[in-house]
Amino acid sequence: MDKAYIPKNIEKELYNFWNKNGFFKPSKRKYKKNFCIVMPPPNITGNLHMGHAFQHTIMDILVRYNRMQGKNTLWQVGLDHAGIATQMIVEKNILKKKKKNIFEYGVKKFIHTIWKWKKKSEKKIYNQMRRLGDSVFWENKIFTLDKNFSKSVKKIFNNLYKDNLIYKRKKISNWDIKLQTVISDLEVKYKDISGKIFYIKYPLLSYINKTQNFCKYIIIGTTRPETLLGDVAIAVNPKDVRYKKFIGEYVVVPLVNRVIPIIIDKLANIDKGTGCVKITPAHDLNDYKVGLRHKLPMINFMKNNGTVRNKAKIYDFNGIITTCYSSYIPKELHGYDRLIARKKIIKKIKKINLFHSSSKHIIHLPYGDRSNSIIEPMLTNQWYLNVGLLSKKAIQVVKNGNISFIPKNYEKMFFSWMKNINDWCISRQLWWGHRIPIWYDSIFNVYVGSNEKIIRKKYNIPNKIILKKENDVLDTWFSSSLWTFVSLGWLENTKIFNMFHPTNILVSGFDIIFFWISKMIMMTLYIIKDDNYISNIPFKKIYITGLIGDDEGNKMSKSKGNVVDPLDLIDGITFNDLIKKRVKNITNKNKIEKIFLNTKKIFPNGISPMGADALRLSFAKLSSNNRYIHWNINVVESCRNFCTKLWNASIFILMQTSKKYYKFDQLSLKNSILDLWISIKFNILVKKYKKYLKQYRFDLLAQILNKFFRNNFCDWYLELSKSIIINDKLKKYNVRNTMLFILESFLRLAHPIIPFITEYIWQKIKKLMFIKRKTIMLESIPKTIKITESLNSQKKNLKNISFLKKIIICLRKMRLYINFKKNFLIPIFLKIENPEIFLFFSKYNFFLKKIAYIKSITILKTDDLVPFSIVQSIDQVQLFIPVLGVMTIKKEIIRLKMSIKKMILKIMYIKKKLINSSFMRFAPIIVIKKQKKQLIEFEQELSKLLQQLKIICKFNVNKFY
RNA sequence: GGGUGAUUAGCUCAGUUGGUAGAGCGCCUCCUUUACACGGAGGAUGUCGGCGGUUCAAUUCCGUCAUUACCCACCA
Repeated sequence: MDKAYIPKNIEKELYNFWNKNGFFKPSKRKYKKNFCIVMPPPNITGNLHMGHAFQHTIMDILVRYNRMQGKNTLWQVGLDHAGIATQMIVEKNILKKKKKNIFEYGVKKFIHTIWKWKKKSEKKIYNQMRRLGDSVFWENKIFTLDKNFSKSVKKIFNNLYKDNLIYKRKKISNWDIKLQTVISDLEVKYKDISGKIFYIKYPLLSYINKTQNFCKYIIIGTTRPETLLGDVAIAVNPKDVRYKKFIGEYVVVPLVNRVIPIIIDKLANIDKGTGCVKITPAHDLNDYKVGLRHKLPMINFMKNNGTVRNKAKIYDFNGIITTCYSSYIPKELHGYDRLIARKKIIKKIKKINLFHSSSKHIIHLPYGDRSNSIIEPMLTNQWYLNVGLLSKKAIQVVKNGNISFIPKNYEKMFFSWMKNINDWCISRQLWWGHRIPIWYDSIFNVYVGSNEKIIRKKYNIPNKIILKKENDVLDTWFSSSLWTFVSLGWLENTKIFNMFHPTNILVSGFDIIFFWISKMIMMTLYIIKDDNYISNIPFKKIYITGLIGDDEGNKMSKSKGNVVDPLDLIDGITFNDLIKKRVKNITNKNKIEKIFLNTKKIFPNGISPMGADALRLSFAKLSSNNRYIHWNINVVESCRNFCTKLWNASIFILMQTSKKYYKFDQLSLKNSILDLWISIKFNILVKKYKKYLKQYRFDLLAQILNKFFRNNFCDWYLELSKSIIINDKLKKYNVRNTMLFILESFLRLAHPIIPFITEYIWQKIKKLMFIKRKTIMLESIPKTIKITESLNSQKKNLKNISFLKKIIICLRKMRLYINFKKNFLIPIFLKIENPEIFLFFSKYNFFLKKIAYIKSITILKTDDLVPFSIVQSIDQVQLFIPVLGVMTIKKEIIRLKMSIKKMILKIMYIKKKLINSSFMRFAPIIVIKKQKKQLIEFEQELSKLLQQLKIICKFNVNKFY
């Protein structure tokens, strides 16, 4: 092994070794148990970010663990075409490079360019996965627009259509003007913007008729005056006394002179605006509902690009064109963007004296999540999936516990959302995606099928009738919702599908529970039935991870310039390169300055290479139940340090065990006090390891592995074993056996989290242990070590070693107090009350001599005179170290007094309890016993402390004062 | 407005079937002893968000308030 741990030198090679040997492949043989995870397919829009790396780590830990448990294991990998996101990013690219928008560029060319983009992205993303160590089944990788995937999508669309679950309807929906597509509610994000509210006078019709003089109005507040072009009613609250008298009357809409009724509806809020609200069903989500309630017509005045039409389109409440109103729109508004039209309208209204006032107002504006443009609710014809029944079934399987969330509290979120779910709008006006498998003839009859040929045959349509394919594509989440079964080969009914579906666990962020997880559950329940026609679930468990933010808790985003690329953590990056990456595409100078300062603060010297193992270990450590994870480089550093420690300890063990005269022999694993101790500790580790894995507590898992290896194995076992190797020639074989054995077992325990370094070291030591198998990946998770000693003697062993540790720690402490140099050998004197401990000392004093640099140990009788010393007592032993010098003594007196004070407080606390009659009456006997025992211990301790103080003070007084 | 979580050491977070609390990082002191300074040894640090209730006992259970984060709804 190289002297220094440099992850770069080992990781890539090991990954190739695993992959080439097919270790990631599931077997086609029948196994007792199967284990499968389907990876949430990353979008092809860009690289994997920290969140991906985090989730992949969790998945790989589970996959590797289960593989090592001897299960037939599959981690399914693939990519998502990500409709809107990809189309946007490529569109932007084309605009930048070719100065053309996509309409100028052309559909065919555009699609071709996206495929090229996909190829590039795929390469990058898959490379990242390899660097992270993802043990995925590469041969089965799949893309959501692959031919087979498309076939499945079409087939499922057909089934849903046949079952009357899919319908097309004109409804109001969120329209993205920039992308010119409908988007779902979930893709709309709200922002608070300071804007204006305008108050406009709507003349009352009855008054006009009477006096020909506009002097009575109803005043309406609106932030979107242009929508008056689509007004069909004014609503007031039934409880609002101010407007009671006007109910049933009519007003005239300014500019278009449309006569519309005043109606009552609970939507009108007495406290908001003027209390009456204009109703524009074609351009407002709430008004749409009011329109349906009151069977009002819908007037659409806006084109899909957000400009004002020349003539309004008028529909009845069912969406059927009517002529109940004039389609007149003032000429001077034609063709203008709705925001410009707004200004023009205000101007004109002022002119005709119908303007009342305006005021500043904070508006909660809807924006497209992707395009970042203001969303206009619009009447459009879209395809919907009826999810009424599907959602109920999905709620059932979670309620039954067939699917469970980890952590559990996400179930509440899931239920409340699923209960209020609307029908799913599955069509999008995009080019990149699955075309909806629908054909129309010239009179808009609808035909469903997977291609035109089949449809003509099926419906017996002659060739002279022209069929036109639906232009819309399906929402990305439609194909994603089929991911678990289609990716496994549902269409072809493959062996793999039959073996591994339903999958075991889905690992995902909470941000896509509604987008994706809920839909997967619904679709799978609908499509997949077992032999008894019982619906199948897509996965048994859902592990929800937190989202990774920067160390202040902000989301990592390119525009904030706080992104950390997982590959940069693995390979390292200089400060300058990091800055370059972070300010790329950012033009605002202040922002650049800010990013620079922030980066300087957190990564003053860039990032040094950490390696994939350290990164993975850090993710495991951070994976608590928290929703937001404050990610910090320090954690990765401490994890890298752990890997280095593992590396160095292995070098030491290799040094010890690759000697010519030594041969590993597992049978001679005889338990000396030390070997027995580490075996017991190891067994505790294994038990906890399994427990935490069962609970999906990877943070605790990482913690106990670290604790065992550092605090037990390195700090005590290896250190103490040195004295055996030096001193006891008979036992050194056993010690070498044990250290090798424990190391090898530990490597297997740690492998799922830190696969590279464990494999590397394992390859080095396997020869020494005569292991012929190829890889640690396919070894088994270690079981507890069989210990022949009785439980009692195990307990005793733990006690003895902990006693030994106490003495050593105490000696070290005293040494520091006295300011002895570390390697200055000191004589110590002991007074021992307990004969058992006396025995212990005579047996194991060589440990002390080596590790605590003791020159000699003299055991005194109770009455023997003691040289001038500072004293410590541990259990039933008094420990004396002879000293000279005033300062030490003074220091020691202060320390002792402090300890005495603390001890007295502790004793008081317990005594108070024991005096309390209620406590004695009601507390369980065990608790009382425990407290009593503790009191005795504390009191003993106190008396010893007092005695020490006495001795020291005496010494102090006699000698110097 | 409806909902869900969080509040524990300077920071990031664990924990307790109720019996005065832990880790990592940071900080202080000492040590370059042949596995390891990406190390070792030792140390300091907390009215466990406030108030009230249940209980012999509350950081833990219940109520309430405060702060904070997020989810859903919301363009008068």
